[in-house]
Amino acid sequence: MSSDVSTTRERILQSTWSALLDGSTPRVRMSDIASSAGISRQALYLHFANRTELLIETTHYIDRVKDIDRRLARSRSASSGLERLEAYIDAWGNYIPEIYGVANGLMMMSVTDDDARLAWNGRLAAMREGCDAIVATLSREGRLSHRFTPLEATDLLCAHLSVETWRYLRDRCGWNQTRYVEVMQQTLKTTLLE
Amino acid sequence: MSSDVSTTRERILQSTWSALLDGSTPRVRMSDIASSAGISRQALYLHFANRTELLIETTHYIDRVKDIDRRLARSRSASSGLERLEAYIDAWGNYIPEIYGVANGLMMMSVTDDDARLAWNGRLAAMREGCDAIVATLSREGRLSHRFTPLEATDLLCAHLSVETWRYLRDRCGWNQTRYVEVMQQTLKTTLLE
DNA sequence: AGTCAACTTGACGCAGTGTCAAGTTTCGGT
DNA sequence: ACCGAAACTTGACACTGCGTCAAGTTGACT
Repeated sequence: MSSDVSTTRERILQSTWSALLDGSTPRVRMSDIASSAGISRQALYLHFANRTELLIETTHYIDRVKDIDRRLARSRSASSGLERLEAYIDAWGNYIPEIYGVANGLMMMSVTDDDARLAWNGRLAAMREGCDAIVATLSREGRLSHRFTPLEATDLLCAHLSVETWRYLRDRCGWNQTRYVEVMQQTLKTTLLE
Repeated sequence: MSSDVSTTRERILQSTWSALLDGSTPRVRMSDIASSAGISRQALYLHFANRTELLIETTHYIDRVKDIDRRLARSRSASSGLERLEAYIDAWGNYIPEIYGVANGLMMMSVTDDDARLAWNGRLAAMREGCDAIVATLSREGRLSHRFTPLEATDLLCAHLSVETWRYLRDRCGWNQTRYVEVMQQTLKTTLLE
């Protein structure tokens, strides 16, 4: 579109991201985002059809800025299942803090808004794909615990790495990010491996 | 207060519980509850100050009807830490489906409503107390994994048994209740025990 | 008959989303 | 330098759902 690095659209997306990330406001309103982007509330609707679309576009913005693909590449390129698992937990676990605000926003809108639900389901499906590939590799290597089917193992891996679990341990239990990743590494290895 | 088994208050609480439990309505409104209890919306406010109070009272109603204390008693009376853990996972894990609707309602209101937040934190604190007692017993017996501090072990136990994790595995992954409890039993034992 | 509590009906204020209409500013093209 | 379109502003409004208020109605108990 434009080569200008600071188009209004970019500023809106950046403001949305920031507003959702700092937990100072319990519920981020359209007017909050607007004023923090330095425009009127109505101008938001010149760029995004509604709140849901704004949140969805913000997730794409974050993906672009934070280059999630490159981050997950190390997991995909690792040779052994164990290495893939470790790299994935590291990459995804450290990505959650970046997307938490928007993820939370989408999750809450999912209750009433179909578009939000679809978008959030899509994100989860993409994340699950990564988990599935890891479990498949482990299973092929015969390293997967006999306690679960591969499907269940994928479910468990996803549940452990869910945004909800991250929030629980970080927000409610006060864990720091480094320890969260460490413990997930340990726990998932003892849980999933034979 | 009253010996009448079907006071309006009881009917309201029952309706609230049912309405929140069956996931047919994405967001349960005060008017939904009222009509399902066979009264006017305004009459709700003759019995409960607001939505938050109604939800809180509903949790107490469920506790009373489902006799959660008796359910958890087996865990408290078990002699070994392992037995306590198993009994607790069984009792709590099978209690979550009962309270899920109200729990979810309180969690969502917690974003904006302080009373809801306090109430939900209270419920979690009570649940955590049980987890803490189990971890303490395991620790005393020297059976707790050296990988975490007792505090971290309690956090992990709580996170595994959280309503969010239950919802993830049941709703999103389609697990059935029996398998959920089984897997939690296995997973938590391999995770927490030495 | 009188009173009191429980309940109803219908109205209103409030917040937040989304829409509409009428203006103003900015900026590129000629 | 001017025109016109795009971007943006201001101010209004509809809609939903919560919570409040006021004026009735009903029905049981005395």
